[in-house]
Amino acid sequence: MSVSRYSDPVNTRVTMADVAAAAGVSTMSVSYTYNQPNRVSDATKDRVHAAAARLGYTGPNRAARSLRSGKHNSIGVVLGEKLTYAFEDPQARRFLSGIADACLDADTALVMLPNLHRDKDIARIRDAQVDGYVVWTTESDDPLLDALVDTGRPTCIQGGPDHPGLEWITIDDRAAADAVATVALDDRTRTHPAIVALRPDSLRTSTVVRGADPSDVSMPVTRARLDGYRDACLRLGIDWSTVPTLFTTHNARAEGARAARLLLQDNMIDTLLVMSDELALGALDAAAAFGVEIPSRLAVTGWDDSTAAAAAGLTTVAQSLFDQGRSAARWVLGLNDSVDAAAWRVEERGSTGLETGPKPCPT
Amino acid sequence: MSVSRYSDPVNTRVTMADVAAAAGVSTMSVSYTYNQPNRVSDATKDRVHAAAARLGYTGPNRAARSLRSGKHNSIGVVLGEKLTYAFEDPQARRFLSGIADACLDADTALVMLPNLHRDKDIARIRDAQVDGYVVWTTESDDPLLDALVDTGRPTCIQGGPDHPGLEWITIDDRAAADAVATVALDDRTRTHPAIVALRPDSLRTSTVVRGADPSDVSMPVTRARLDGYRDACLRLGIDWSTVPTLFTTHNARAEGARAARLLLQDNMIDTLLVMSDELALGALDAAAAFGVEIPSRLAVTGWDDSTAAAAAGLTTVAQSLFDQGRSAARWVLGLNDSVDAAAWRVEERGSTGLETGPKPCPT
DNA sequence: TTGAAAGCGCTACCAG
DNA sequence: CTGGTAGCGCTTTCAA
Repeated sequence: MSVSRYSDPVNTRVTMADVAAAAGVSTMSVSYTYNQPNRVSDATKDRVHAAAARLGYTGPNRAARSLRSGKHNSIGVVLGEKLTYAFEDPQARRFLSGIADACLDADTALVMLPNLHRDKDIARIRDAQVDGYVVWTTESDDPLLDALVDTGRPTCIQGGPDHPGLEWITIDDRAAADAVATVALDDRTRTHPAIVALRPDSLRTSTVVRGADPSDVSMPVTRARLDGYRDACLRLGIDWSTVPTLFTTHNARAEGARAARLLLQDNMIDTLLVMSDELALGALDAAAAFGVEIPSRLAVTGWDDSTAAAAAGLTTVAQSLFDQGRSAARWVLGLNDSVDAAAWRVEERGSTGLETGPKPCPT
Repeated sequence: MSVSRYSDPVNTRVTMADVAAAAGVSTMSVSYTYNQPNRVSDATKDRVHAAAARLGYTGPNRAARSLRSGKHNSIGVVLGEKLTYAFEDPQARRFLSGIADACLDADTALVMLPNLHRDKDIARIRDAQVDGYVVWTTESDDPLLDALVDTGRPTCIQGGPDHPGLEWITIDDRAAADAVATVALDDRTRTHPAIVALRPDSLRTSTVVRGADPSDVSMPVTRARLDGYRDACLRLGIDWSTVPTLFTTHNARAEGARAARLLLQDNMIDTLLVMSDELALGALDAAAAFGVEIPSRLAVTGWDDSTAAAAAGLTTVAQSLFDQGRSAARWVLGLNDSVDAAAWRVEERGSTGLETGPKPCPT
């Protein structure tokens, strides 16, 4: 169980020049054999491969190749949190899966780059040996954005913001929020909504605001959804200044339950418009614990269309973050000329219906 | 929304030599300023920093640094599946989180390297610009292992196998399996166990075997757990040759339910020893659907001590994969001299008790 | 504490 | 189709 941490490399370093000498050709022929095989005669290729096999040469050194060519064969994924968070958040995971899928096609490595908004994070991201970046949604005023523009490398941001010089991919969050809220409020059958919002910036305690002003929110995703919920309220004649919005601290089921417990202290509330399925499922948990009937007494909407949401009968906004991740990465890798428009739809289920409630625990 | 894919770098490349010229010092003084600041006088440092700021120099080019020094400031994580799987599997995620945590401490980048067991995967992993590897458990005969030894880079494998020249970290799976099985069989109160095993190698259809021979299984984790379950059976006088083992195709709740449905066709079965919580929760689902009472009619054990397992009252083996990931990565990074021994314990809960069943749906 | 020289291993460029 | 030359940007080595 004990291995020396400083074992010397078993193979002395074999270089292209060594292979060239052994094969009796020039270094360039070896380089071409690996990089532009079409340019090289079969005879030469065979000699090179034979010599390489004999010497244990495993191909061009990547660092040297990167230095000379400026290419890295890898893509950076910037996550606006500790990586531990990225690996736990279901939506981030789907997005990452999509990126990974694109990388597999392109034989590209995937470098994870957390962005905790410290200077050193920006430096590390800027200096990373990658050919481009896919960024998980961040704030409009993130100084990282300018740093990414300066790199001159193709960059695509999921969810925005729409920063000059950078590409982005998102659904029309505002329209989708309006649509799902309209389904829940069901042409004024319900008139007292409350909103459970994703955390803005680095909020560490949850806060409730009535008549929240979306333009105060710097996370573009949260802002657009809030705008959409408000659009629906205004259109349906609901006084926005009375509508409470609770900003959560993180995207987790227990946090959603906590939020719902708080908001449901107001007995008038008949609708919860929730910005993620995780949070919404927590809200359903809390409603069940309080004996609040869904949907007759309370309607709940989520966002993401997770498996659990479908199982729980939760009305939600469906968007494929896998597709968005894949599309963003493929554009960065130059496999697509443009990022595909991201589609969405409202999945209408029991949690906003008038008859059947959601099954509380599917088996 | 349209950005040129080929925007030229805004900043013309600024080199160390440029900064040195502007500061009126040698290139080496610039290099020392960034890499060994203690060696440089404050006056020189100030001049260098001023010149760097003036020219927009952001620090040494990483590719050149890697080529010259042979160091990369990054760590490779080898996952024995498509990355999409790694991001979805709860256990793999916890392990990744631990690695990410160690990387954060060490200011090290994290490179994800899928291993689909094709030649090109081995080549990519071997050639990756990383200083060492953390490997998610793989098969004993994986050719990757020799390739990793050849790199001469520190490598630590979670769950084994124990390959000469490579470090590994794991719990004593065999002892833990023995212990949890002993709890379930409860001194011969129950006498007809069946086993739900993690998939070995690249099995694509689930198969049932009676008296399975652990030494036929190439995944060291699965083998050790099977060994442990058998140890318990032999000690308690249960005829191993009659004990069915079902090898699943993947680690998912629905697959666990499917496995349980199959195994419970034999009415004698009174115990399910399951190698993951995901699968075990599926088994509980199936039992509930059949009206099979837990634990009076059927005992179930899991593995991993997930949150869901605790909520469902599932007896399980607790091990911290986060800690294992962190410990493995810290050793690879040279922050620890040895990998910490990984601890485990049996969490005894209602699913193996004699009185209370698990709560089917916690809120 | 500072500097000059050399070259890490490779590929762009140009020539044949 | 093949090859010579030059040099990517930096750090190691040695010297002062």
